[in-house]
Amino acid sequence: MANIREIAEAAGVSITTVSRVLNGHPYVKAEKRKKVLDTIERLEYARNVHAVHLSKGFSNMIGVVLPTISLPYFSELIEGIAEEAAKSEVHFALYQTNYQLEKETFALEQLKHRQVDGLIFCSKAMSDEELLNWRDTGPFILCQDSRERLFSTVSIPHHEAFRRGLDFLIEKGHKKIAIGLARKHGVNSHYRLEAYKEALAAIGEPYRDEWVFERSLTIADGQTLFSAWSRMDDKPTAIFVANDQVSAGLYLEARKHQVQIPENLAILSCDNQPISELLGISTIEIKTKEMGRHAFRLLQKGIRGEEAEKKILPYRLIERSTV
Amino acid sequence: MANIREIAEAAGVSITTVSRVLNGHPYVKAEKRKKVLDTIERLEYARNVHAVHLSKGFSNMIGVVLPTISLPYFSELIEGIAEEAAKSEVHFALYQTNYQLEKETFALEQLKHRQVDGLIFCSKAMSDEELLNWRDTGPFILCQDSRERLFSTVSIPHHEAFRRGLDFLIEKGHKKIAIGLARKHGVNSHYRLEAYKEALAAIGEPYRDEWVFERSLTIADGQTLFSAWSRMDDKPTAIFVANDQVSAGLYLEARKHQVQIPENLAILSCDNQPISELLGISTIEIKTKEMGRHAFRLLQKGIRGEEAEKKILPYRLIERSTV
DNA sequence: CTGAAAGCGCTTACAG
DNA sequence: CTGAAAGCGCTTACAG
Repeated sequence: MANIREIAEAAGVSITTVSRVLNGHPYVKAEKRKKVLDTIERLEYARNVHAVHLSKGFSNMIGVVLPTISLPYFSELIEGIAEEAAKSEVHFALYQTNYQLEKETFALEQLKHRQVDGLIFCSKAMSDEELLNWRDTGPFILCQDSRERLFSTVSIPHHEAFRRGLDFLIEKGHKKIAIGLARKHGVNSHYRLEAYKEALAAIGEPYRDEWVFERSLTIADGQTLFSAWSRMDDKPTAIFVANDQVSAGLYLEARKHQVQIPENLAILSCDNQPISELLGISTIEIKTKEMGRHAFRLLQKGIRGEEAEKKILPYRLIERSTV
Repeated sequence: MANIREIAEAAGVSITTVSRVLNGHPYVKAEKRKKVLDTIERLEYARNVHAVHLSKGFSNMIGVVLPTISLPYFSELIEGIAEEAAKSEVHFALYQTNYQLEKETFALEQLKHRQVDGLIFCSKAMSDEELLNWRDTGPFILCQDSRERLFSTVSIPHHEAFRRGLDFLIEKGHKKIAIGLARKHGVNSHYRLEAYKEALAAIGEPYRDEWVFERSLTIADGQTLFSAWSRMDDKPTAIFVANDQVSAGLYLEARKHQVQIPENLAILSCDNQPISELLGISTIEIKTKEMGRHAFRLLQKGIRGEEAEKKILPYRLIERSTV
């Protein structure tokens, strides 16, 4: 593989001049520019990016940290990031964590080693406090609703949105409401639980631990949730779950067992993925792809050294036929 | 940020020695090693990967080329690749192409620039002939069943597997069989169409263009497919589609319109994603994650300069209730 | 408009 | 076991 020196020699100019045409700088005589370009073409020269990165001090590559790629919510988020990244010609590496702390630490370490210019946390297990220790390592942003003002974040107002869903169920006459959370200790789950307790208090219902389901993420989790529900003596009349995969599993399993929806059981979820539309499941829409786009832009700002910023995205309740 | 020279000075050794402990080389006196390690810790030193890459000539990063991330088939494939990559401590960048040729070319260009050490094509629009021109650019492998022997590939035997599905429908008494292909000109689609024509010939049925549906990839495509089917005067009694998203859309839409499955319409698909199990859709299982793992290993071999290899994975017909 | 030279931060023969 | 020095392939003040 030819390098810049060989191109310079072959074209009869200096290395500096080659570098200038490579970077589209002005102040190169048209004739020389052409000669360099021709030589590059003829020798099939391709710039070695590692040398460029070392010289420039950055790599135009960011890291995306997420628990798993195979949940529609996350793949949609990535699509948004990818679209925006492509426009700016930046690459991204994926760090799949399964919510393991050491995997998240690994990603931060990569940031420290300058493997990436910045990090987008789609969701994380690490506490805000701990993440704060990494602040000087390099720029990163969260796709979560964090109250820590030093973090740049993009998200919907989780507390408010979840409360909206609960109030909707209450308006429809439900008092016995169960919820399904993605994780026990997640930040979003924390806000959702808060909203849940408030809503119960507002209608004078007691809080019951057994009506809070955890680890509800996948279709299979939705099926499990149905089994749990059907085994209960005192059954909730409505279940509000974290995403459309869970509600799809729950809904289809319920129908399989001749449970009438919404008469015997009302179902509400979040995200508005295609499957919820197909099954007619009521849900709270989140513009996930849009969120990905904003995440990328926010990170770019961080990389440029701008101050932390909180971007709040809208959400919308979509009534279909399961409530 | 400290660099290796500062560490050397602070520890009172040479740069070479620091590099040796960084790379775990033997022949460093324990005492010096400790001193270096302590200094690294104290100064929070992190090696600049760009310098390492430039020096070593590779980056331990591969590129994954795929049309979209948000189809379960592809996200599962990525999970397999990611698992294996993590073990070898290699990173990967995602190149999302939407089957646009220029995006695929872009990925190959990155390979040329040494941005990545190798490329995995999960699916591609580029013809084998054209891709062949890029052979000297660097190592890459395909997750497709290519007859070009110079390419390393990992896949199921598409022709055979699709034929197996068709024969299964025929055994069940179907003669009027339609198929849904992911793309018109894909390699897999090509093999599937071949198998389709053979199967029809075997039972003396004519080939009809209007019974070959294209661009069948998503749940929404499955819904569209149902509309097309229900508008037909002469209806096929069975449809064999490219993946479980399509069959799910088709199946649910059919049920919504009171079409009895499989009495009025039999449905068969490929992949065996969770949704097919949930809905009881008969399908041909592909171990997609396994395929991702093999893909990574095959690429590693290519990077080490080993010869092209074709890895054939097993498939399995899973009978459920839609045929 | 152009080029010689220093610098980015590592690795690795080579000599001891 | 250890270190001085060359080299990886670029970019970018600086001087002209």
